[in-house]
Amino acid sequence: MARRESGHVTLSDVARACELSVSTVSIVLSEAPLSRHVAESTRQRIRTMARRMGYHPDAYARSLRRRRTQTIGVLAFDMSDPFCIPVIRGIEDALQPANYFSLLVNAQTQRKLFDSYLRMILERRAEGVIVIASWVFEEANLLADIEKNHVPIVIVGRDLTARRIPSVLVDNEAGGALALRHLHALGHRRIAVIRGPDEMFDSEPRWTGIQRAATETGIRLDSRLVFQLPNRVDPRSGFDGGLQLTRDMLAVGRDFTAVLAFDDLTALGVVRGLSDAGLRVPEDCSVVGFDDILPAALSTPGLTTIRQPLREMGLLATQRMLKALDETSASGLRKAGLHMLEPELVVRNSSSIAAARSGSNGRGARH
Amino acid sequence: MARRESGHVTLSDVARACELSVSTVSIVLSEAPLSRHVAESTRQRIRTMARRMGYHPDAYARSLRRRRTQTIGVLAFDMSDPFCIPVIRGIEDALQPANYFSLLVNAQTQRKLFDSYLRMILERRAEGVIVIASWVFEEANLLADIEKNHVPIVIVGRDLTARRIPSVLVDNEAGGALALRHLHALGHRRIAVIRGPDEMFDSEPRWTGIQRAATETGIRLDSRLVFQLPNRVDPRSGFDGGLQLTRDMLAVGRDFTAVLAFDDLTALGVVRGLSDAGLRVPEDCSVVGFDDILPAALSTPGLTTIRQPLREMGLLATQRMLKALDETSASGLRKAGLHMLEPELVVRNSSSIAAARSGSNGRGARH
DNA sequence: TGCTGGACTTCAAACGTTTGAATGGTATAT
DNA sequence: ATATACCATTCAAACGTTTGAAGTCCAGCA
Repeated sequence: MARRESGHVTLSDVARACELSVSTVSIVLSEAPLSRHVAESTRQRIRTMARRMGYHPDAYARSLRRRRTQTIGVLAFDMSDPFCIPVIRGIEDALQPANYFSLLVNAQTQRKLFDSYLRMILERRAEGVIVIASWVFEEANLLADIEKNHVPIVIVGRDLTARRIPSVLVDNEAGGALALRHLHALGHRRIAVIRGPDEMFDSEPRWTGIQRAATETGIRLDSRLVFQLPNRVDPRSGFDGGLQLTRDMLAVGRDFTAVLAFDDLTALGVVRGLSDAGLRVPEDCSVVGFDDILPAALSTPGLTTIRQPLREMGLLATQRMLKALDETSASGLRKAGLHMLEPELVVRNSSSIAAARSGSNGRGARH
Repeated sequence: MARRESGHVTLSDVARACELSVSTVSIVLSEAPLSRHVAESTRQRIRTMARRMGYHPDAYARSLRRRRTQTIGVLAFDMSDPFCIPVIRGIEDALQPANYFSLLVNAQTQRKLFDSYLRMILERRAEGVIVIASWVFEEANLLADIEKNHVPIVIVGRDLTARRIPSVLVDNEAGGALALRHLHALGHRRIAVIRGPDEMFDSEPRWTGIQRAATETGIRLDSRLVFQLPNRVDPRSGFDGGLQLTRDMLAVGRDFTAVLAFDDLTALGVVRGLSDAGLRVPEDCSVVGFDDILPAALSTPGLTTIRQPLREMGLLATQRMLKALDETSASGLRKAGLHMLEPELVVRNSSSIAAARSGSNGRGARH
């Protein structure tokens, strides 16, 4: 039953082997200030012995005593979502030089897991928590317990400043506008739009941006060309949604020259739907996505998309976290700022100048 | 400097509030056997008080005392590799019911990080380590320190049974053979093969399987159609490698009707290369990948590939780990078995019957 | 009256560290 | 000779838990 019995080498093991006290060994191995006073020869002896015995300090004992864990909890709402990976990477890259470790957990889109992992993060005494979630989830008791224990929190992918939580996200509205303007500039006028599901935070602002840009460029968005994705369960559902909606559109003979999809996964589904119907992308129909996740760059044609600076978002969130931790020691003050990053249009090959067709949607065989 | 000062609620805080001793509160909240003897009314009182104060037991103190951490270290060689995600998912799914947590870290393909994270895992007293790496890395001192501390280890994606490490991986040789047979069955005879880089463990066995199947089906593998990817640095390099080699092949006018790529990323690069040259997949050239990572299913045409049962591999590795942990308490015995899972051919739309062309590689405009 | 045996609760030691204070030296300054 | 300073090392308490052993209280019984 006992796992660590006679397992790990401890300080006192090393001390006994060196015939010195535990204190001396600790002082030397942890490079405490006092170690200046320890004879160089002794230091050498201790260090080589420790290495030889395979000693590694027990982080549990150490953290207990030091009252520091050097840990930031990172709670991803769904790690299978390609969106997460670069964010996590950014977080790690920022944590590294600050000598912090991430305690990374994956809620797998499950509310229950989300709660239980949050509890776990609290129990492991993470000094702060970064939540990655563009999902609209119920955050009430999430906050309660975290705040009761004075653990600072930052969220990536959602605006929770209304709840006094510092938030880092892309300017979705600007992104939506960017996408529509791009299609407008290519001459597209009949543009189908696939809006995101209700439960995604990004859905609304992107749609707002699209509408704004449409008004500004004088494009009329035909309500028969505006669709909405159902709520998703796994990363694939965006793809399936895009595929299905495209099939539906084509089945009833809707007339459009471009599709503006909620995100890249949806866009890839659209491409598949068009292709299945014998339409070429971008010759017969342009497609634009959003996010710039890995598969967008790997597909053929490469997907034109609105890039979220995901890694930067992770970096930024972490920097804010670390700063908050520093300030905590001085004052408990926390300003729940909103940090919005600019999206960027990435033009690849899924969008091109609108064909000079008018009434037809260009349906037809490929060859 | 001190972070947790006056931060977290402790047992003695709760005890004071309840006007009971720390012991009683501990016994109740941790549901120890002794709690049977505590009056129901007292239990209620303690529990509600704990909840109201937002108490969460300190995992550090608890683990220190219990000498159990309920933690398995999961060391991914490169989490950006889509290969990892399903494996990790499998690990989590298996850990969950056993009431273990994963300590997930990402070496980002860097040797230095790999070592430092391994040390971290050891310091955090993970009861076992699962390494996810199909990379061929130098594992000498990895082993040394881990073994000195009697921490069981399992590796996913590589055969390290020669080092007495239990290994879980797909039968790459069978997979390679499966891929070649598939193309053979479709009538392909001139097949280009892109072998994996030296530093990937899978490269060799897949190539062996391909050769074996070629011999058995009577296909002659033209050495001018066999290429090898350079060593990679990030997940994109597979794609770039496939793209570049395809360009090269086409530039010198090589004659082939199908490409068997090392993995899906490479295959997607090949598709792009063919498409750029005006060749259609699968009409003019079939492409087969390996792994069945997410982007393979999302691209158009859907990629025909050899599926690795990644989630199952994670599950299996974890089950072996948990079993090893149980046995450790009884005997220190460890049998370093090799567990090979069967790959599966997934036919999508990037492969089709070979065109009845002979001397030409079907080069030409698309329309 | 004293004794037994629950029912309920607490004591105190331990887990492996860190660290302020203390120790016993030896050399130099007063 | 005593004080001062410094060097090299150790003591002992603490961090927040858990848990075997040890109370305390009271009812019931001889």
